[in-house]
Amino acid sequence: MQIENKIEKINEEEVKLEVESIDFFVRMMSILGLPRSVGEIYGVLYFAENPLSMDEISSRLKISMGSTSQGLKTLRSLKAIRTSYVQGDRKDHYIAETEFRRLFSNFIKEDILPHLDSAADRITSMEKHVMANPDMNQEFYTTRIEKLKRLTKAGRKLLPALAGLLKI
Amino acid sequence: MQIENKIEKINEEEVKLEVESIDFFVRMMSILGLPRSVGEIYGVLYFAENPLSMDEISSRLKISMGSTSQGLKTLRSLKAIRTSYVQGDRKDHYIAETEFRRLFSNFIKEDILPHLDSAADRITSMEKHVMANPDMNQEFYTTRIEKLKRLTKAGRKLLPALAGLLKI
DNA sequence: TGCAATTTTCATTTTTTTTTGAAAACTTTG
DNA sequence: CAAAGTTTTCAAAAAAAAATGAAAATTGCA
Repeated sequence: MQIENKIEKINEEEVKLEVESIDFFVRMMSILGLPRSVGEIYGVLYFAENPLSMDEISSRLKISMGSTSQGLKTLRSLKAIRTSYVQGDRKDHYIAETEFRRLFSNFIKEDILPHLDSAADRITSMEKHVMANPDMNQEFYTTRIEKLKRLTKAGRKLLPALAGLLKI
Repeated sequence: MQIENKIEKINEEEVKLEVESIDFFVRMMSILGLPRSVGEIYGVLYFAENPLSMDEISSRLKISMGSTSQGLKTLRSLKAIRTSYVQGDRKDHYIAETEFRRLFSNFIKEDILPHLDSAADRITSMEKHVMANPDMNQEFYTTRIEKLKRLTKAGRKLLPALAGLLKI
């Protein structure tokens, strides 16, 4: 086999692998409620042997620079990627962070816990409404409110611990 | 205070509580990626002292019967609500299931695990692409694929166990 | 410092998701 | 078993989310 053919063959398989990777991460990210483009970008970076610049990513995926920039921003804030300096190129270059444990932990901290905080406020004002009227069926309502408290408390404890259990 | 005024006062607080409840569950369900109407319906049922019929739900929320029917279907499939027979009324009536543990467990089984199954298939075909060409940088690629395997394996174990940890 | 390259922002467009509403399909009971 | 009541379905409309692309901002180098 000629050298050129060999290289062609490698690239062919690498492209197929990249497609699978993109597909994989698009699904995974969509479980977490993240947009398609975020999954696509991470999918490309995950099997990239070298750091990629924004326009390499955007042209491989055929998505706009705007989307790419947004997606990279999201991934950066989750610490799912990091930048890497490439000599002689003034563009930023990106590498996938492959420790899923940290990725999860950041996702929970950033995208889930804030909701639980606002949930706590809501529960407080539910209690006020029940207390404001002693003629209401106190037992029924306080029992239900207690359940919500336990739920959010458990969530707040359990979810951050979850990342720690991920032995990845 | 007159009896009527007393009743009015109770209703006033109950309505406020209901509003908080709806808001609470709309947020919670949206974390799980469920549509607004599903959260609203569950929010109404959670603090309802008596079983409610579909049209009571739909008129309290001012949403269409179509949405209500769809939302109830979703909640039923998650076993987040159950029907209850009400004497002398031919409509179906609904009650909120308040064991969040089971609700979660069903959500994971129904909405998460299927994704992990298809992820496993995808990993299998990634492996084929790498093996198909021994000239690729085997170490790099197999390491990354191993990580994905561990991730999905951990997810498949951890997530169902998660519901068990919820002492609610 | 000034200029070209690169990245970000954001109003607009496109796509996707959710809701509506009316027709179809059930169900109960007189 | 028919007719009224109830629920479901699903095409179309509305709303929400995401992507585009061009202008603005930032950056790094000569």
